[in-house]
Amino acid sequence: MPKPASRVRQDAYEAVFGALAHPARRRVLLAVYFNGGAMTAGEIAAMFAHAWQTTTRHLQVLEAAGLLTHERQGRMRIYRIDRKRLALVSDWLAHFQTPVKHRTEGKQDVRNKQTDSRQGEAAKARSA
Amino acid sequence: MPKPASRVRQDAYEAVFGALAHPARRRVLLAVYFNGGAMTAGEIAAMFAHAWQTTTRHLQVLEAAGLLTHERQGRMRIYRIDRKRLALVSDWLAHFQTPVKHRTEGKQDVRNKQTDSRQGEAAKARSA
DNA sequence: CAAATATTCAGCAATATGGCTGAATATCGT
DNA sequence: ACGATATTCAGCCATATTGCTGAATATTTG
Repeated sequence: MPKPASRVRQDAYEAVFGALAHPARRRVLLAVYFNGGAMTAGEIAAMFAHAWQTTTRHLQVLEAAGLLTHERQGRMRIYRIDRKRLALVSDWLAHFQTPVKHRTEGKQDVRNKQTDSRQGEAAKARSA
Repeated sequence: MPKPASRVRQDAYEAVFGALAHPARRRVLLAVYFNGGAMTAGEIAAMFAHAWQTTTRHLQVLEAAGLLTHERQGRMRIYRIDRKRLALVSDWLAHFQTPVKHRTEGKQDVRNKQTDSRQGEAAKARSA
């Protein structure tokens, strides 16, 4: 049984959001992008104060997330950004564009809804 | 000296991206949003298999990131989503819309650029 | 007020993350 | 082949994260 597509998707979100959670990695993506989409590992590492072995690892995280790809070019490695992958983030964000009757100010609604659907499952879920 | 606005911004990105890095937290945001923008802590906790104290903490992370706010309503707490905060993410993503002459296929360019700007600063930055 | 309900606070343990240093690997120039 | 260059691999350690359990707090209800 091949792993279901939904699972893959799930992991992809995981990887992408996880990768974006670190400032150094966000910076790498921006830098690579503004450098025309590609930079060598050395150029990238040079942007940071930390040991570049550390950058190497960040690059691996970004690559594992599919946000970067690399390719050797002689003795150096060129990292290239894959903008398509960032679309996963916009896709996720797009959910919040879905129109939903937004009762953000209708505090009572929540209160009432709560009062009768509340602890049925909650308690069960908890005590399990 | 009040903390500079840029710093705040910086931390905000940190917090928001960090908060979105966990699947449970992304799920909370979606659930709250589709529930009309507000849910009680109990309703939210009921969605998860883990102990709800764990959810409590996730909620705190989301709130610290400014993605949720809460308010008491008797003995329960209503969590409300703040969609504006998600805009930080779109803002960040928007950078990748900036037109840049993208030589993603122009491998040679990178190679050459590399050859003469590369290790000057890189070496310095490293050996420091 | 006591019991029940709703939810957080505190502290623990396991795991994950990120930075460091010291090899190791691969390619280039001579 | 040798030394320099470019970069990753491995392993260590400190800190952060996440899940758990047990206690504490606030509010409602009888």
